[in-house]
Amino acid sequence: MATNLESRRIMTKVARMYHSRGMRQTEISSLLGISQARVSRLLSSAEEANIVRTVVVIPDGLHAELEESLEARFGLTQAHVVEALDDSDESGLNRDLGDAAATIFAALTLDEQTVGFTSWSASLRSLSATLESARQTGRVRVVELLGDVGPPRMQHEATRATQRLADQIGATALFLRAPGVVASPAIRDAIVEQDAHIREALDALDNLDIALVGIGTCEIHLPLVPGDNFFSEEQFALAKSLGAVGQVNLRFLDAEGKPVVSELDDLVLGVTLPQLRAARRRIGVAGGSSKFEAVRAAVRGAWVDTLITDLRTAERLLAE
Amino acid sequence: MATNLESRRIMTKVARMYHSRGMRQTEISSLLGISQARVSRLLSSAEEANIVRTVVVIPDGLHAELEESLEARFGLTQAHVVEALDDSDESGLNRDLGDAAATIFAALTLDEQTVGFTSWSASLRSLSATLESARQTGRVRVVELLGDVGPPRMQHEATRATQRLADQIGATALFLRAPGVVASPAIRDAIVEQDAHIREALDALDNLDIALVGIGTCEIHLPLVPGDNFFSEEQFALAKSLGAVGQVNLRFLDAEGKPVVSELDDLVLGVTLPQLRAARRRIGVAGGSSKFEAVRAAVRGAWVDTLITDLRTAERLLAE
DNA sequence: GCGGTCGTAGAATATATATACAGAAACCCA
DNA sequence: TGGGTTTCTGTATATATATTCTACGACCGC
Repeated sequence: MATNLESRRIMTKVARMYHSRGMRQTEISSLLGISQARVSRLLSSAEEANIVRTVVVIPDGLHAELEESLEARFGLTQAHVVEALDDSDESGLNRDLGDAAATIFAALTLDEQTVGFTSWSASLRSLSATLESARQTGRVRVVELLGDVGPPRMQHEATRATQRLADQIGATALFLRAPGVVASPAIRDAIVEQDAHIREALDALDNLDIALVGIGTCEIHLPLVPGDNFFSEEQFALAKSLGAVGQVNLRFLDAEGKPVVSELDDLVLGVTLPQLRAARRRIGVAGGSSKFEAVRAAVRGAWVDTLITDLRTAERLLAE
Repeated sequence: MATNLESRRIMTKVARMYHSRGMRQTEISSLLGISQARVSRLLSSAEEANIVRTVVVIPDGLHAELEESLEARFGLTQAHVVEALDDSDESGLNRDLGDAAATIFAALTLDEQTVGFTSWSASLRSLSATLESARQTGRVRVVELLGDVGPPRMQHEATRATQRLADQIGATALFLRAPGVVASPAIRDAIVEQDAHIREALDALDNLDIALVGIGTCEIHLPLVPGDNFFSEEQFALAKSLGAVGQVNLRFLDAEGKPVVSELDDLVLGVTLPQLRAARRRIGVAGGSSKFEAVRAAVRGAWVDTLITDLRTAERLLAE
């Protein structure tokens, strides 16, 4: 369907008759002198064109007790427990978490702030896809918290997600279009020296107001490939041998949530743990059984003050 | 459907599966082990419970040329032209206008302000019914711009509309629960003297930031009855004999939009024209052929700086 | 100007959803 | 405890909606 003015007009008209007035398609078709099939198609187009928006508002407090317990136990500002629609489906879970995170993020007042965004995180990309903000904000900057990881396809998705988030909240995007993991500190320095945009982004990390952080395991899972702008098997093994059970934006944490310091830190182009800690709000969005230990480390170390996770992970976190 | 926690949980779950994931009802029913009929019913309940919200966003600029012409011709800050779904239906038009006004109103930043609200206006009541604000605002007050008009039923509706608007934007409501039109200035003074709430509301009218004003004809139309907290036939005739073609919150205007001053002014409990003029934003929501002259008077006199009206009225306003 | 291709329309129909109905469970009050 | 009442459920089916299919007109390239 072309999206010119006239077709938008008729789509809107039909959509209002159908959704706002509650008329049946046959009524509309006879009133407008078109076929019912056309009305049906116009309605699909209107959804396509985002003229009709259907949102499912997840009522607060469906899991209020769990959330309060999490907040109390780990000193969180806010905990949100999301019910996964399908426990076996990892990507579905990420969407569910991202949707919930979008609602929570949209409720934050943004004004002259710097928002850190982990664009490689699946659930956070889902956040940016879901977010629908009608309101313009003040001078806000969105800065990527970590360079690229994985294949070129993921770089594109990351860029799009960041841009989209920035667009939605009327912010400026600061990209970190560089490898997230490099082979040596020297390469890292060379990259930083060469590119002013990257320096700008890295500078912005010193003054984060809100951070949307990614939480991950110490494993390599598809579509990530060892060494593809990413740590190798050996490097992960090294981190684990030092006690790491998870990582926050590729900064390793042990079971207690304490930083696992190593030479690996110098290979990462992204936010450091002290920079992260300085952010006023640190929002972690992660769930699923594989990430359990990592999530636990992140909350134990207070690397996030807002956690959005799934029911099962929430229960496991409290089960001890 | 009871709205306890468990039923809300299942409603939300099904609604997410259906609307966010795009699953069919039969899929969901087999997955959850319930009948398709139940899924259908749960989805209805979810809409009922406002867990599923469907909004039709009217794209900007469908009538951009008209709107720009209106703005230029009458010196308006903003003009919005709404396409009526059914030209013959007055109440439908009011809903259409109210919906549009809700969108526009929601886009305004509210912060420590006083919002004047004309609670007897059908289109503005429709605004308050439509408005869905997720965001909490600062210390905002909503004050009624006019006392009651018409029968007790309308008073209830007016109160509800005002309360609802206040709730939606997290504001305090100042009610003007007194007759909008009294028989004599003495009665008016007596009422004001007696009731502190009314004095508080009237005081607030001196400092309006945003006014949602009602525009009306010089006729009596149902459900209004002459003299029922309202002007009589004779009083309207008097106003008309002095040149009035319409009124803004029961303050009469002539064809040029100039105030028609008379003894009638002292019988009205509500915002005065000077008070109205002092408001930073004055939003008028009115349309339909019967109100044409009144709308024209209001824009000519610049009693509104934002006009939301229907296509036909817009064309007529520009036709001269 | 003549096929070819594309996009769009409506009629017919397949599919999906809502509802009427009837049975079962829960509830209430005597 | 037992009938009356209400509420909930699933089955069967009516109704509403989406899609298939075919036809028609617009827009090419030759």
